Amino acid sequence: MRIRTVADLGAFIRERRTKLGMDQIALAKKTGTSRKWLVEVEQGKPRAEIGLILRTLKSLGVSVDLEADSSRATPSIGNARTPDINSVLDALKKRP
Amino acid sequence: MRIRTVADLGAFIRERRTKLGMDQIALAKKTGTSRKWLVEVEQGKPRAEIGLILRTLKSLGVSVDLEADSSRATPSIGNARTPDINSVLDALKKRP
DNA sequence: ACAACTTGTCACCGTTCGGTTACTCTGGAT
DNA sequence: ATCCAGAGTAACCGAACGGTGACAAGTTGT
Repeated sequence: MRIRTVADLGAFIRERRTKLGMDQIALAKKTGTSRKWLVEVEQGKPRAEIGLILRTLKSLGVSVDLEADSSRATPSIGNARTPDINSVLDALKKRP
Repeated sequence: MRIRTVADLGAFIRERRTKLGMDQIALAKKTGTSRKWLVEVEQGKPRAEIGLILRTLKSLGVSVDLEADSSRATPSIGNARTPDINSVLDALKKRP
């Protein structure tokens, strides 16, 4: 499922949790958070910590995938024929 | 790219940012955060707010996908022949 | 009717957040 | 040798975090 907002995230977590037959206490305990925190996250809390979110998703057996939109693949002046050379050079410069 | 830890997330954001030819100031301004925050996130800050993370990814033209692992599809006593009936009933119960 | 379970909410508390501003340090370019 | 953009770090601050414990409301099963 594509996640766009924290509300999406909360809804997904809740749906996945109930689908696995867990209550909030079970998931919170398994993840190492509090039930209060889970309640707020499922309601779409925007300021929840990313670390706890990732741990929660792991507890639910959910994997997170990030995909770069192809429409914004090549920045500024770059074109399709030299798409990666600058990136490669940057990477090499960063890790000598 | 599959994200498992906050370090993964930070690395991905940094890579995507440089690939787009943006510096930290540009991305922070576009997202509506501070450069300090971006620095910490790219270093893998576990307590960064999920809301700001999502806004940052949007600024980078990155979409977030969550996928439930099939290995953990059926909870407790459920088997392969009645995989979804309890989930369906739960869903119906929750939204009358 | 009753008890058990689940969820949402509350007040309290120590901790940490994220923004601001300013300083250093490195790498490239002139 | 000099200059400068880019990145990392520091101190300060009000605001919000997340955990705990308790309570109310709704439901499910007996």
